[in-house]
Amino acid sequence: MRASDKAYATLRADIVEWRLPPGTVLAEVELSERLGVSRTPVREALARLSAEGLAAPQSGRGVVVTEISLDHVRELFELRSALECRAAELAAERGDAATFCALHAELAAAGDLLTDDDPSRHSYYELAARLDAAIDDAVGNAYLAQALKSLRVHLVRVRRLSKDNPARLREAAREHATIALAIANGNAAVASAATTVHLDNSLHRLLSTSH
Amino acid sequence: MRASDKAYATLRADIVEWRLPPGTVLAEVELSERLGVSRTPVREALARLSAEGLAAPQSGRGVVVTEISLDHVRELFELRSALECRAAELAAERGDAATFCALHAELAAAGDLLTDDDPSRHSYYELAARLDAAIDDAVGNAYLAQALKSLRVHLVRVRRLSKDNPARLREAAREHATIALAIANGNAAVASAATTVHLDNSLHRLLSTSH
DNA sequence: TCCACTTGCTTTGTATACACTGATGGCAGG
DNA sequence: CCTGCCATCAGTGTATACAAAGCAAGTGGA
Repeated sequence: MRASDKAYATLRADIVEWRLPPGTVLAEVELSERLGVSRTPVREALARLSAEGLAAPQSGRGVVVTEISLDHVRELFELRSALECRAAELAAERGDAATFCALHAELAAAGDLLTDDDPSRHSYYELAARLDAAIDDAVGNAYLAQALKSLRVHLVRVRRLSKDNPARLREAAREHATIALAIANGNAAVASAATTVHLDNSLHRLLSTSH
Repeated sequence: MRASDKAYATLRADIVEWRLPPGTVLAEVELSERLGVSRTPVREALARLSAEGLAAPQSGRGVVVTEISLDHVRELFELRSALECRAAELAAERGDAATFCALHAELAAAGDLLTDDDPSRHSYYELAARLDAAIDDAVGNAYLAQALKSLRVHLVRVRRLSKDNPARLREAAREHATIALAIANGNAAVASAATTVHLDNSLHRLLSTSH
């Protein structure tokens, strides 16, 4: 792996995991020393982070980690709704019924995943990511997939804003199951509507439990 | 202006204007000589172009200008539809009626702009860009605006695929006027529907007149 | 005491040298 | 004649040195 990739991956993880909180100054020399690479790959990593919107150059002080307020979350979910609703519609029109039937079954049984003591909820988030991937694949649109991918970076970061309790996640799993079923049935209108409902619930969950 | 900005602006313009056609190899040393800067700012410019999707790194050969086929155009318009329909809805809910009334009047009279001999149709495209900017402003969503901005780069590039005759542009202007009116009236459903119609027509225009 | 100028330092922006990787062409062996 | 290996090389990846710009602090004068 290239040094610039390593620097990028490290910094990106540090930002989305809130180890580097918003406002942190990302100085090139300091980072190059801490990461054990020279300034050149660090610069490349910072440029990529700036392009993604995780960091932003500030006059004179170098680049800093971008803020993420509740207003940002609302804006983020507005974009998310536009993209995911359309993606769900297109997946319903083009997707393979068997694939989404299987995902529906898994999601319907996801309550079990959340009873055992997995503090990071890894198994649930992995399943949700599989549904996202299946939708992306069914849609078969590289530009839409790219837009969703760059959006999800920010969503992972937002996730750390709120504490997710098991009851909420079970509710979310049921909503995901509804979406998967609508896609399996080839019903675009329902898929879009279910996505709208899910995102609205998710946003309110987030806003009510964040500090 | 920084050397890297200059290199980026030059290369980006060269790509969207088709002076650098798809498949062109963007070698760092050759570009640094041609643009009169060193390899470092050229690398930065190439990284930005790759992030935008105008170029893509290819194993061994460096980065090349990305292809743009009719299938890509269809995918692009799918994403465009998702973003612009939602943007039109939100603008209808939040926008200032007077602003869009004025734009509607200008667009309704845009037929006159297209009768005089402006071969590049600059005045019309400038007006359409003003409508886009007004919508972005009314929506007030930085993430949605960013997504639309990165989309429009590709759309400008696609525009060169087809030859735009005055009759088509007058038709497009009427469609734009309809959208502006719906937003001015605060009618989100109509704004979204008019956008859908406009984009469908635009896509078919493009596909039928391209070589 | 306050304002302005200067000086020095910190930090980024650019250039260049070197190392390493992947591709390509030729040559030898089968 | 075909195939596989090796050498060469083009080109990127990284490091470091140097230049320029911005900011802050300190000092001098009013």
